[in-house]
Amino acid sequence: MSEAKVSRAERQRQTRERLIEVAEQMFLAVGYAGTSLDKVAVEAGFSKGAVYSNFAGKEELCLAVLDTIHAQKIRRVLDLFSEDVPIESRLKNFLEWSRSGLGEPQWTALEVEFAAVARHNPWVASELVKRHREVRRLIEQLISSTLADAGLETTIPVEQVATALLAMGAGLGGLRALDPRIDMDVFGAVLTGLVRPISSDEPTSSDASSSS
Amino acid sequence: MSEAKVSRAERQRQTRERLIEVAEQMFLAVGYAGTSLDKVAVEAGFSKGAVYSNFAGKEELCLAVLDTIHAQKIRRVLDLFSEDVPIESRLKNFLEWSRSGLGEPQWTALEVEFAAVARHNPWVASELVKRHREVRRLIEQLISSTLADAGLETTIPVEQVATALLAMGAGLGGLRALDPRIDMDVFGAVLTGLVRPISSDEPTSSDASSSS
DNA sequence: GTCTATAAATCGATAGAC
DNA sequence: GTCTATCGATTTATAGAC
Repeated sequence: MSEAKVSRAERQRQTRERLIEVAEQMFLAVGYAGTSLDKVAVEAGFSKGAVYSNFAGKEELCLAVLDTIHAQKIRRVLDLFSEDVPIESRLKNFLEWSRSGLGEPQWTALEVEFAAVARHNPWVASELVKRHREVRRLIEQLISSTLADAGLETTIPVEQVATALLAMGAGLGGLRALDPRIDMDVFGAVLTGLVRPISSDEPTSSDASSSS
Repeated sequence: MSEAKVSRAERQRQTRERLIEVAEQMFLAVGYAGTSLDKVAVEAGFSKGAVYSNFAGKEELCLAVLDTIHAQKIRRVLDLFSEDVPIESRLKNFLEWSRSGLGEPQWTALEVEFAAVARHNPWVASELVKRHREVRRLIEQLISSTLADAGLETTIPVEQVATALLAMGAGLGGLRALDPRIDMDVFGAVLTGLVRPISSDEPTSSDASSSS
């Protein structure tokens, strides 16, 4: 009985999942404009009608694809900053992962290409903005808490560091999509360069204007 | 006689220039995919045939548009770092300009969208890479020479600073194309955060491994 | 909910007249 | 070199059968 009952809602959930899965591969491989809904449907073993039964259109499908990717990335980042990991290793592991897994060129390229498309659809644009702000806040929290635990501080406000990392991640990925020789270590180098040990002489009340 | 003679090559040069001019407006306004060659031609006062008489196709037209924009940007930057400007003001003026004029969202959005398109055309991709490398080298030279003159140095290799600024400029512009509330001061803040006064005690021969 | 068939529109690119 | 006319190919989206 249980196997027969899942044939109702579960069946469609699988269809939707399969479509997203195939769409993700194609969007990443040939970009947003280069992907047609018909090919996605056929490759997934369905027809175009199935796509329109599960998504309002191409933009909503891509939005769903990006959501699954975002969920994966966020899960990975949260793992890297998990309490199971020694405090000293968290930042190091994250930077190592950022070299390859974070700013995958294909993903970043899709992200920015779709952002360009979304400019003409206010609803999609607002959805993207919502997601970007959430991600930025997450980065912000992870940075500030991790640095504090490690006895470090940023040389500029942490909000700006978060924005900088987000922008640089997108930019580096976009550049590398064209030029494989891009130095991805820049991401970690900049973050490292914006960090310093907490100086205990700064907040000591008296002298505030020492250098320059 | 002089006015009649320019009717040969000069006439076509004006056509080409006018097409680029209109194409630039449209590409920036509605993006690469959203711009049709027919509309460009009509808006410029010609027909589509004129476009194909002057450009090999849509991609070459966009490449020409990007080249004129790049030329403008580079000219502006060189002015900002000109010898006519006091050394202390150069970086400050550049950072002020970077807040608005450097990473215009429309331009950046076009740049990244076209980069996504160029992934499928090896020749266009190589042309873009060529341009990016030139720009990166220019940034690199300007930073290193300007900082040296001002008694400053970067906390990470200047090559990485140049790559970071290029990537962050693209990323920030792309983000702002969607979200106008993006803090563009981040660009200057990061650059400032990666700079420090030249420390005369570092290169003093003896101790090389002090911290961590 | 999925499929088939088709509508409807667009656009890049080309050929030939002038 | 520019214009007119058109090809050809694609794609999004919809309507109706099952």
